[in-house]
Amino acid sequence: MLKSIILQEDIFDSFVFLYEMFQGSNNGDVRGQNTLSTSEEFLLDAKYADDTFKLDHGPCKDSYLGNVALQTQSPGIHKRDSASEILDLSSVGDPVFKCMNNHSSLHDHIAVEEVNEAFKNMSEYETSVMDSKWLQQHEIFGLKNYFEMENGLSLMKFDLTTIEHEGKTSSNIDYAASTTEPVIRTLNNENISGNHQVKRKRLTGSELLKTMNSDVRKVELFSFDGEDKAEPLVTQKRSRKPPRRYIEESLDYSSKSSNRKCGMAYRRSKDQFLHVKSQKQKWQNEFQAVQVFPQEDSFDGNCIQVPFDLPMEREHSKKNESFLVKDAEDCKDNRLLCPVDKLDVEALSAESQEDVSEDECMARSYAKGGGRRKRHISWTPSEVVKLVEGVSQCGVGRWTEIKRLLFSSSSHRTSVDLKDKWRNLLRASCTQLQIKEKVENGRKQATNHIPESVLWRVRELAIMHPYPRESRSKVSCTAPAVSSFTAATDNTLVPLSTAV
DNA sequence: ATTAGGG
DNA sequence: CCCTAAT
Repeated sequence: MLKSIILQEDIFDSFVFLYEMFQGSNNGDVRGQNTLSTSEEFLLDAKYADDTFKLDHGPCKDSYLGNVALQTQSPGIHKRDSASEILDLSSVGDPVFKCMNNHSSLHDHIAVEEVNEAFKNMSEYETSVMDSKWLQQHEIFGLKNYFEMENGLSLMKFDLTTIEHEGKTSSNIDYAASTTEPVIRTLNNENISGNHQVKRKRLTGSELLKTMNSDVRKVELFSFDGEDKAEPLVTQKRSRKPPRRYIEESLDYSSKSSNRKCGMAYRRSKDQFLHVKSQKQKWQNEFQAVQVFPQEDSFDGNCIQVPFDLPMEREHSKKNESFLVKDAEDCKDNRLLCPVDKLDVEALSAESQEDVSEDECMARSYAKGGGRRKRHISWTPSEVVKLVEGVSQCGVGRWTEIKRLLFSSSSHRTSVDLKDKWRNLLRASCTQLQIKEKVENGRKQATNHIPESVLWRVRELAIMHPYPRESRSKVSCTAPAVSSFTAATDNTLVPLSTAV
C-alpha cells in the first residue's frame, strides 16, 4: 500500500492536509473524525494513483514543462515516469519543502521533520496507513510528485551529463534497478520495479535498450516568480530511464548503415546502396514497437514533433471549411506552420528548381523531426501532370521507369509514391466525374485541385492501361460514366496528343 | 529490387 | 504515406 501512496500525485496536498490538521487540532485529538477521513483519503488516493499508473497516465495536459531547457542532445524527459523517476533525495542533508504556490497554507519552508512528527502523532493510524520509518527515510518523496502537480509553476532544469555505461548490453531490468536504486530499493517494490518495469519493457522492446547509455541527470528545481529569475531548490543526481525519443535516436546512431533517421538520406540511399531487407524490417518492427508506446512524452526536448501531425489535421479542417481555394493555393494548404515549409512551398510552386530546394527543405525538416514518417507533401498540379504524362508514356505499373524519366530530379516521390498517387488520381477522377455527371450545375467543383483536363487524361489512361486489379473494380464501377462520356466525346483513346 | 494492394 | 506480401 505504501508504494501506492508513493505514486500518488497529490501526496504533497496530503502532506499539507495532515500538517494543517496537525496544527489545527493541536497535537491532541488527531484521531478524531478528521484523521479517519484522512486515512481514507490516503487510501482512496493511493488506489486511484495505482490505477492511473497502470493506465500509464496518458498524455499530459499541462504545459509548464515546455520551458524545460535541455542542455544536451537528449531527446527529452518523460514528465511522468512514476515510480522509476522518484527522486533519490534520501541523501539530502536537511530536506525542506518549499512552497512555490502562494495559495497553499504551507508557505515558505517547512521542515520535513515537522510533517513527520505530525504523522508520528497519529499513533493509531501510522501503522495502518503510514510507515513512519519509511517516512523518515523518504520524507521528500512527495517533492517529486510536487514537481508534477497540476498547479506546478515550477520549472525543471535538467543538466544532463551522459555517462558512458560500461556494460552496454545491460538488460532493461538491470537498468531499471540501477535507475531507481536508492529509493525504490527500500520500498518493498516488487510491484513497481517488477511489474511495471516489465510492462514497460514489453512496450518499448528490450532490444532497444541494449545500446542505451545511461545518463545521469542533475535535477534542479526552480521556482520562478513571474520572471525568469529562478532559485535552485534541490540539486540531485539521478539516473533515469531513457525516453522514447532517446531510444530512437540511439537506435539510429547505433546502426551505421541506417538511414532511417533522415528520410532524405534514406530515400536516396535506397536508390544507390544495397538494401539489407532483414535489417530494415527489423528496424521497422522496432520502430513500430516504439510507436505503440503510449504517448507519455508530453514534450520531447529537441524534437519538434508537432508539425508532423498537425498539418494533416489542418489540411482536413481546411478542406472542409474553405474549399474554394484556387489551385495555386491548395498545394500549400497543409504547410502553413513553419517558415521552412513556406520556403518549401515556394520552391515547389516554382517548378524549375524544385529539386534543390526541396531536398534542402526535406533534409532540414527531417533533421528536425527525426523522420518517423515522411512529411506529407502535397502533389502539385505540375507533378500530377508529369505523372500522367509518364503513365501515358511508359504505361501503368512501370513506376520506376516513370520515376527515372520524369521524377529523377525530385528525390522524394519514390516509385511507390507515384503508384499511390496514380491510384488516388484514379479514384479522384472517378468520383469527381461521377459527381460532375450527377450534379451538372453544381457550383464550382473545387473539391479537386487537379485540373479537370488532367483528370480526363487520367481516365483515358486508365481505360487504355487498366490498373492491375483493385482499381479494376473501381474503374468498372465508374466505367459506365466514362463510357458514356467517351461516347459523347470525339476521341478518347488518343490521350497522348491531348496536352494539358 | 519492384510492384500491387491494404491500411 | 506506410507496410507488407508476392514476384
